[in-house]
Amino acid sequence: MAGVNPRLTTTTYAILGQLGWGEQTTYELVKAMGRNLRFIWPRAESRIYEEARRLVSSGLATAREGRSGRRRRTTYAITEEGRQALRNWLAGEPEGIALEHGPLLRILLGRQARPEDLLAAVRVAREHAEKMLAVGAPLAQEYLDGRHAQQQEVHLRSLTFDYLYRWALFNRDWADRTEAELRRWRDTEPGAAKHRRALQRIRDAVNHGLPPARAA
Amino acid sequence: MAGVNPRLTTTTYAILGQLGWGEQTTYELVKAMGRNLRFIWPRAESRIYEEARRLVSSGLATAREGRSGRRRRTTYAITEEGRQALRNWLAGEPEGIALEHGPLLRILLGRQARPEDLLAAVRVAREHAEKMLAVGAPLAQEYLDGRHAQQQEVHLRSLTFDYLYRWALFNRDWADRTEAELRRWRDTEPGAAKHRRALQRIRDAVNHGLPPARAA
DNA sequence: GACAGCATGTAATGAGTTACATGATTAA
DNA sequence: TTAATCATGTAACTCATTACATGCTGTC
Repeated sequence: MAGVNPRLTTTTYAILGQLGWGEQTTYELVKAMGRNLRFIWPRAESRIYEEARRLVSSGLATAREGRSGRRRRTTYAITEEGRQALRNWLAGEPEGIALEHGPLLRILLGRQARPEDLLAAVRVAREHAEKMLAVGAPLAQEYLDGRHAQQQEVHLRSLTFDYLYRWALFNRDWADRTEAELRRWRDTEPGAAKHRRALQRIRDAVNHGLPPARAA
Repeated sequence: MAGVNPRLTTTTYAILGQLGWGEQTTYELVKAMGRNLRFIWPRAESRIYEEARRLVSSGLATAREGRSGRRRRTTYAITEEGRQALRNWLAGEPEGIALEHGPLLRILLGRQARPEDLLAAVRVAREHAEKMLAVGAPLAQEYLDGRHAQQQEVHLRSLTFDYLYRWALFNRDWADRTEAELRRWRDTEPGAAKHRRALQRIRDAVNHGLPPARAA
C-alpha cells in the first residue's frame, strides 16, 4: 500500500521536511510553514491539511487522532519510509526559481498609468521588504543568542537567512531608487531627461551594481 | 455584452498590456510574453490562448481571423474599452511579490541530504542567474544603442531592468558564497566550526550586506 | 521526400486558493 | 456573557500546467 505514491509534489515534500524536525499537530504545521517557508515556498494554509492526509495515505507519515475538548486534533509523525522518501527527493533534480513580482509588472505596463499608480506599486514592494526585515531582525538575534528552536540547524539556516535578509535589503534599495525617480515625473510619457537618466540607470546596473557614478 | 467581465485575473491584464503596444498574432503574444514577462510574471504558453479569447469575450480586444496557408491565424488588437480597463486596473490595488525558490527550500530541509545534493541546488540557482544575465546583457546594449523595439518606453523599462539585472547578480553572488561554504562540508551534520561561520554569516547579512569582515 | 523546427492550437488533469463553518479559549 | 481570536477543518471553484495534435516551411 505504502509506496504507491500518486505523484507527490514539492509542497508535499516541504511538509514532510517539516515533520522531519519532530511530530506536529496540523496547527503546528501550519504555523511552522508560515515561519519557515512563507518567503521561499508560499502556500495557502488549507493546502496543508490536504497534503498531510496525502503523506499518510502514501505511508510517509502516521496520523494520531487526539482530542482537545470535544474537537479532534491530529498529530502527524514522519515514518522511516518517509525519511527515505525525503532523502530520495533531496537526491533528485532540484526545483527552479520563480518570481511573481506585481510591482515590476505594473511598471513595465505602466504607460497607461499615472505616476501615483506606479508609486503605489513601489510602496507594495517596499512594504514587502520591510515585513521581511521585521521578521528577520529578531530571528537573527535568536540565532546569535543561541536560543532558536532549531539552533542545531543554524549551519543550514544561515544560508537561507543570508539570502532572504539581503534580498529584503535589495528590495528596499530598489524601492528607494525607483521612488526617487518617479517623484520627478509629472506623467508617464517619454522625455529627453527621463531617457538620459534611464540609460544611466542601465549602465549602472550593468556596471556590476555599483552605486550611481558621481560626477566629482 | 462587453463589460460583464467574468473576473479577469492579473494574467489577463498582463496580456492586455502587451496588446497596448500594438496588435499582435497569438504567436507574437506568446513570444512577447517570453521576452518581457518571463522573469516577473511567468506563465505557460498555453495560458495565453485562453486569456486572449477571454479578452475578446469581455470586449477588451478584437480578434481578426487571418490565414497563413490553410491554417487560421488570429490577430488581436486592444479596444478603447480595453485601454480604459487597463487604466482602471493600473489605478487599483497592486499585486504582491511571491518567490518560489527551490534551492533555498532544499537547503532549509537539507539535514537529510548529502553535501553534493545541496551543491546541485546551488548550481540551479547559479544557472538561473546566468540565464538572466545572458538575456540582460545584450538587451542593455540594445537600449544603450537606442535600437530596442520599445525604445520609447525605456524610461519605464530601465526601472524593471534595474531590478532584474541586479537581482541576477545578487543570485550569482549568493551562489558563490554558498558554494564556497558547502565545499568545506563532509556531511550536513552540525559542527562547531560550521556553527561559528554560520553566526558570522548572519552578522554579515544584518550588517547591511557588507562584504565579510576581514580580520586584518 | 523526409526531417527538423516553427506556428497554432485543444483536452485532460491537477494544484492551489478563497470562502465558509464551527469549536475552544481568553479577556473585557 | 459577549466579543475576539485562536484552532481545525471542508467544499467549491479556477487558474495553470502538461501532454498531445497537427499544419506549414525550409533544407539536405
